[in-house]
Amino acid sequence: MSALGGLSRRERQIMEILYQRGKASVTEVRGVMNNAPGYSAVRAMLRVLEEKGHARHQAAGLKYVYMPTVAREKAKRSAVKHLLDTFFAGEPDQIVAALLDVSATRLTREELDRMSEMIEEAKREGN
Amino acid sequence: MSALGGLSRRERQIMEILYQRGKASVTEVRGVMNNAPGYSAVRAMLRVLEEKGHARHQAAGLKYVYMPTVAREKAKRSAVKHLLDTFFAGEPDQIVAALLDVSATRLTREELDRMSEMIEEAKREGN
DNA sequence: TTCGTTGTGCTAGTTTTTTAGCATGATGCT
DNA sequence: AGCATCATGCTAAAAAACTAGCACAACGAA
Repeated sequence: MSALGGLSRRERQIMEILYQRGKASVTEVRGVMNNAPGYSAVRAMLRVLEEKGHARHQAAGLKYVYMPTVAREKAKRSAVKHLLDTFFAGEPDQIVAALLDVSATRLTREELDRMSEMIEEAKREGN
Repeated sequence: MSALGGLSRRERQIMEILYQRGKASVTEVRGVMNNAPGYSAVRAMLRVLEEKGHARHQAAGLKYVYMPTVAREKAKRSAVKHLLDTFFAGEPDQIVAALLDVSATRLTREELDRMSEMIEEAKREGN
């Protein structure tokens, strides 16, 4: 199961914010939430996430700054794997199709080139 | 927010199973769950998902078969978009890297070729 | 110093989720 | 027919998630 799979709705929402931003204070987390609950609520959930081992905090001056315990790199892979299993079983190439479709306007020529490059590289390796 | 973003832990777990299999009976859903609760629990959640409009059922003989209301294609896109925003903001090509990395052993030459082709196509279009 | 702000520690309450259990109807077997 | 089995409808309750509020400490400005 994805690392975030065992979490509640709010907990997952918060973890995603932490991954998005790398690290964030309670106020920042709260600020990003569209349907933000009270300050105390966010704090409580951060505390729970810490108990569960998904997040940790460090004092930054007076306030606390929270961040994921699992490195982004690792979380990325889990997430991709999970996505693959859930929606793209048997057609891994379809994920590329969806990706191109979704972010068509955002993709620069350089990014596309890098993608090509990576795939060519995979071809050479896999041979 | 991702379509599955507003759901509870169990609800999301079940929706993912429905997307994985296209459709499934209560027993099937329950069978796939690693940490499965009682039969009644699964039924109740399926009912809630139906109330929320995420799933629907149709009678198959005596039993019910459940399926997502939102088409897989659409859900795919949402999921990819969400993944992109959460872990890969600013580096869409990195999702390809993660994809290749995660499913290295599973990828056939044909799949890689299709990926290349799609990207080349995008280059021509975007030009 | 005194006051207003910001942030944490704790504690308790409400609301949702998650679960089990019983009664009922259909099916298939003996 | 009589019985065991499987699946549903309903109801109610245990557990988890979610939320608010108060008290206290640190800080900066008047």
